[in-house]
Amino acid sequence: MKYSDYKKLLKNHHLRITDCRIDVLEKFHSTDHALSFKDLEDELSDYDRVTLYRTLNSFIDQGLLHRIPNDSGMAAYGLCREDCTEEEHHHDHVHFKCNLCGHVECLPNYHTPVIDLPNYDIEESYLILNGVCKNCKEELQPVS
Amino acid sequence: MKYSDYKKLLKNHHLRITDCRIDVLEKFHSTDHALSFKDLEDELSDYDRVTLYRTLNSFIDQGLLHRIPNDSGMAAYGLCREDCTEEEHHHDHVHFKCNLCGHVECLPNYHTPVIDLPNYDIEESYLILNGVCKNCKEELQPVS
DNA sequence: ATATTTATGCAACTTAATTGCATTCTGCTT
DNA sequence: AAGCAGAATGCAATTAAGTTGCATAAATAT
Repeated sequence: MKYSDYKKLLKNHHLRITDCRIDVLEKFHSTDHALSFKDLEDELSDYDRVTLYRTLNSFIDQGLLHRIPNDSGMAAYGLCREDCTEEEHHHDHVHFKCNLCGHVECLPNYHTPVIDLPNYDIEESYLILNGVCKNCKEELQPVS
Repeated sequence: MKYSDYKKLLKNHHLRITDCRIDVLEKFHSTDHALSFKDLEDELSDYDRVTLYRTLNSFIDQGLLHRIPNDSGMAAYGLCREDCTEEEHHHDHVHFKCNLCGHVECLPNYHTPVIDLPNYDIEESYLILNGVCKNCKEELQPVS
């Protein structure tokens, strides 16, 4: 994706165009896994930590990102698909966290199961898988 | 459950019998939902925060409790069933968090789905449902 | 009964995240 | 293009969750 596309994306989500937002968007679009706050802080150290936090939060508020909770307590952030509605954000796809490299991936082809709990209202559901990802498995047992 | 039962429980899990551990066990056994650290701190303020943290951690290490991650980042802790193995702790039941009262419940009758991801090893899975619990629903729309 | 091991309490520290405020920048109007 | 209002940024300080080190106290083993 190019600069003008990021600008459009921000405009579509009612966000002002700033250097930080462009750079953060760029990071998310040029990786195949979710990013933690620390990932961003390390790679975009020109910006103040507070600015990065606020950028992430405004992106979440405007539906550009979704927060992925995990067992370690340090959240990851993943891109929302363009066509994904408010409900889908949370009732939607499965996440995988690798216990070796720590990367969190969205699995858009796998959906959280629909569970019917009598007398309860279910608004969101999160399914998080932990284990060893493809890349780390290959490193452990290289294919000749 | 009575005092001597808690003592047995601790002994079975290779934990020394102390006042704090008995009191924490008692709290967990006299409620139907999972407890957060804050719940314990509020109700057992005689003990130092650090002691409570260490108590929770030793209980987890010995398989008395399991940690339940959630979207807010503040973990809850739930009792493990007596017969539950190491693997089951994580590949096991579903959790529900009420968005109104904040209580986290274990749903031992609902299990996380088994998902097969080609080229990945899945070691644990967490399924967390969020919504409105039975009690809160009744308060909103009282049954006459 | 005493020695050994473990748990507790306190203080200090680490890390993640938020808040207030002055300054700077963006997008809009003219 | 200049000016304005509202929003974003950077900095300092603060909150909150959780951990570590160490001296003292308590629990188990001998």
